[in-house]
Amino acid sequence: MTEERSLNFLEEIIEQDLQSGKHQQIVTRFPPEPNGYLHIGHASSICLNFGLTQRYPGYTNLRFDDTNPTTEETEYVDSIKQDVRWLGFEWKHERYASDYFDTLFNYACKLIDRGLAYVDDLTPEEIAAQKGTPTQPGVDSPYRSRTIEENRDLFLRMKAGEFPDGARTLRAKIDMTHLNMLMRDPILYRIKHAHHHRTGDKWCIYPMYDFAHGQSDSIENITHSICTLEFVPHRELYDWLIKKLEIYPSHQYEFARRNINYTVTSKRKLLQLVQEGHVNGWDDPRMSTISGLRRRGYTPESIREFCSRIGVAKRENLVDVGLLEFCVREHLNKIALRRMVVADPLLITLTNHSGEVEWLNSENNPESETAGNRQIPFSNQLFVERSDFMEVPPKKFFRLAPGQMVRLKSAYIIRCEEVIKDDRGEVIELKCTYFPESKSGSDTSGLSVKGTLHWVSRAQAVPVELRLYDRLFSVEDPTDSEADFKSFLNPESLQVVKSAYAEPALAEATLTDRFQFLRQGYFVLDKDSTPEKLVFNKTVGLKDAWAKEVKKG
RNA sequence: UGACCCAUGGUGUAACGGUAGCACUACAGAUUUUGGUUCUGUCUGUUAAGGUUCGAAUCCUUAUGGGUCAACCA
Repeated sequence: MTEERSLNFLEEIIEQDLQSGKHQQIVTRFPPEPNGYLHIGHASSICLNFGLTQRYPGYTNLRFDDTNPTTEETEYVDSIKQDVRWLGFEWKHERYASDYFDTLFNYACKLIDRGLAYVDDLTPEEIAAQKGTPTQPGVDSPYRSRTIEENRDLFLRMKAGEFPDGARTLRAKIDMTHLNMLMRDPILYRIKHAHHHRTGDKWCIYPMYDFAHGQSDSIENITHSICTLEFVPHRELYDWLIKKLEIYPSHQYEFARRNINYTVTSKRKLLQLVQEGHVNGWDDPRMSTISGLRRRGYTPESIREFCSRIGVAKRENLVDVGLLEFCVREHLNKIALRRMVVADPLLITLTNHSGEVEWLNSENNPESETAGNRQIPFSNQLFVERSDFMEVPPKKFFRLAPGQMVRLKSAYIIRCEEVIKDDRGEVIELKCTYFPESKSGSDTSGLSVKGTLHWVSRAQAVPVELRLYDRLFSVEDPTDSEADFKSFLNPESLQVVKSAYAEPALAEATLTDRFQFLRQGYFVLDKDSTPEKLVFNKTVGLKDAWAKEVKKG
């Protein structure tokens, strides 16, 4: 049962805390802001936070950081919950920072009473101007020395709605010359007369991230508050507030967010792609969102495996999307039902076949003995893949060519006897003969062929739509240059095959089935399917050694 | 001209002062009724310079490189 995998730096910290008796159990939280859909980067954080409390005693909360009513919506709350569950995790408590607005307000009053916070009348521009720069100290606001009574009165009136948006803020009184910009009297509360998705119109002042996140952690007795590296400078303020408020001392730990090449993982950028119509919604199968990956056919198992393999550390990184693809292939290879679909059909007529339909047996999955078999029809007119024929084949082309033999998967060996072309010289049909004694499973022909092709019987073929995807961006890191990341969108990221031919068994496909279309890739039924027209999304292609060979020349 | 974080093959991640390992990728081969899978093998790495030590990827110093910080966003 014991894993051999070595500990990451957070597991090391936790094991020390447990051994030293600092904690008997650990409490973590996954804290999304409900202003967008979760993406693969969040999956990493989810697996980390929930994985830690599966491994060690304790539990994980789901907490929505909903302190900015102008960007947050219930739609996002619902999608986030669905995605976390789909990934296979269940939270102990569902919480919202907005649950704590009353407590937070009281905390703010406490700081005022202790002379540690003040109401400032400066405009955003003025505050920015007196804040200084990373290399220059800031200067005190003229309102910094208001009396406690005055601050209290003003803050209450802010809450009462007496002032318009942006008129005043509540700021912590720390040090305007601090080397850490975040310690230069950070804003704690701002006025926003906005409707909140949970508290409605009860509040017109809302706490800032720094005055909500750490306090919420503390209220929930979070022992290990795990976030990404860009919050490192916030830790000093996180600790300062907890100390001055004398509340439960949660601790913040930071790890490097995972970046993946040929995509973007930024809610802001993903939102742009959706709003500007570069993709068809948050769950477009090309998106790096959890919902997009789900629709694309990725499994929760494969995403969890990916997160486990890329690990947790503190250095900048750009993970190869090839690893994600490896993980999904690895899983799908074990569970996907094998089916035959011809995307670009070339007609084959067997000149020595009667035309009577014969039902042949084929395994659903050679990797799984329990997957069983299915029947596929065989007759004298078949479709094979156009790319599996070449009139003038190169060396080592183990497929169809004039005079050349191949096996049809789970069926018979055939030989190409004649090539039929239309007026334009386009190949439209192959006349072939088959060897009746070469039937799969009872082959007495003595023939041996190097290539095996997928095929479908023309008469029973079911027309289906195939959606083939390529990477959304044509460069590894679309955010790396000055240029707009959208200028690197791959124009060929979606290719639709309107009418491919599928074997009849596929007519019964359901949304939860996973398929491997032989020699092509893994596919999943799309929600756009209708009884008349099935639509399949390509999850990922099979490795293609021949394509590599061709490329080499 | 500041503070903070970081630095191991192409990529990701281990080695906790004692043989630089694992995975992905790439390449070569075997098997194969999927040019898939599986199996075998090969290539490639400690940013640099000093110091401490019998011994340094690991500890110290400096340099170099990358990242973060000046939203009433989170």
